[in-house]
Amino acid sequence: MRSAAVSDLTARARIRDAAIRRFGADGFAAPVRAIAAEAGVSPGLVIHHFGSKDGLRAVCDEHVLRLIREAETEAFTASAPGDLLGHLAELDRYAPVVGYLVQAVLAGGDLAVTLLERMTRDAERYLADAVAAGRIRPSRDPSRRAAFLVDIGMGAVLSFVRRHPPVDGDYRATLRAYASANSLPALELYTEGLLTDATVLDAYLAIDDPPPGSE
Amino acid sequence: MRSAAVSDLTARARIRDAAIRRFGADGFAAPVRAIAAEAGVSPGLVIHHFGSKDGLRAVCDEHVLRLIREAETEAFTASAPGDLLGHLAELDRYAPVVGYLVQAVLAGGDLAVTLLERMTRDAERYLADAVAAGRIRPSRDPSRRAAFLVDIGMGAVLSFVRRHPPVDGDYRATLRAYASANSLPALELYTEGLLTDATVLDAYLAIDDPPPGSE
DNA sequence: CGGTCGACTGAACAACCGTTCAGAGTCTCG
DNA sequence: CGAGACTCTGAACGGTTGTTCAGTCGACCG
Repeated sequence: MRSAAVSDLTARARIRDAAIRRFGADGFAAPVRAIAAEAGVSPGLVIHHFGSKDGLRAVCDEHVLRLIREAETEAFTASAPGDLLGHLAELDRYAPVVGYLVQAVLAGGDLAVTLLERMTRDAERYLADAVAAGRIRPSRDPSRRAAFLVDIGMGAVLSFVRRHPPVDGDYRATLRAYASANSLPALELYTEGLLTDATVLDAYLAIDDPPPGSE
Repeated sequence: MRSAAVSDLTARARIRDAAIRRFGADGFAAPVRAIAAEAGVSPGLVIHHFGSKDGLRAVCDEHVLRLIREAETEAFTASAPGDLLGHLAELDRYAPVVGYLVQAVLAGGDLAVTLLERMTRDAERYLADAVAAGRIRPSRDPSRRAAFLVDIGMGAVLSFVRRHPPVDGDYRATLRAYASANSLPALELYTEGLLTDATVLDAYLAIDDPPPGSE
């Protein structure tokens, strides 16, 4: 009985996956009708299952977050700080997830904050371990450094996506190009720095000396 | 005769400025009616002057680009690469422009590409001068390094804005907080790097040796 | 078999959007 | 003064959106 013309999943799961795909490709302004069409169902059924478009969005957020957690535990290889996206992109299975996350940060909102905070927390732990192991230099403010590295890592992806938009919402080629173009400059910056001397840093430390531990 | 209840500018200019303000605060999905209300005119007049919402958007793009050019020539103090936004934020006059640019990169499109390319070109020239002056280390691929530095500089602002959203579209406080939080980590990274040795970079150079000059 | 419940459809509704348009007001110039 | 060319209004139109709802279908159960 090959009745499953579209997929073997539940209609609910099919709608959820279609929504993640369309949200990731077109942003969260993607119409409910387009999601319904991609899932092969009627617009009414989407509301029937998820209550509203926001409800669908919430379920997608949770599902994506769960997928990330799985991916992290599945392959917890020590990756570079802020390289969560690049890591995910390696597995083609997670391509829609990457698109969804990029759109989430572009759009703002709770998922964006949650995601950035989670990445910062992970980066802080990773950096502390690497500092203890002697692979990474200590920082005068490890917490702020972790947040900064996550911001530039995630932000670089956003800017790169703007320069080289993915075709049809497929982020795999875009992220491969990202890695190809930015690996060398990133490694140069991370190992050699940018400036030839420490005059600017020393000047900053001199004027901003007093308040290092405040919130 | 203090009849100018809203402003002394032309209605056309008032609409343009209101659009830049609302686009910068709410994104380009801001309704024409909201822009018209803020400018103190009717929705029909907006179309009458600019043909369409896209026409208004195009005029705003040009105007913002012209403002940037003015700001550059007005104070062409050698700023850090990719620090165009921070530089603009210093002058409160340019606060709406900063919001508009952030929204432009978030939304994508022609202005985003134009802006990123312009910043990259400026950064490349600035870096070349600084390298010649011995202030900045040379790179194995100066062009890619310039693009990368712009991407992380602009991207860090985007991520930071997502973590600390501006209230009512006023980016001044947000960007001040950005400078306050990220100056130390950025200076650390730029002067000292991140890694303690060059093993990762050397490994990358070893395997990726052949194609350095391809597009 | 009759009945109930959930999945599901698709037409319809209300809200909002960009845009149109007929007309009112105002200014200029012959 | 009067004709024309402006700016400007605000109601209205068509399109798209999220959502509702009456009703169909099929599976399960007593």
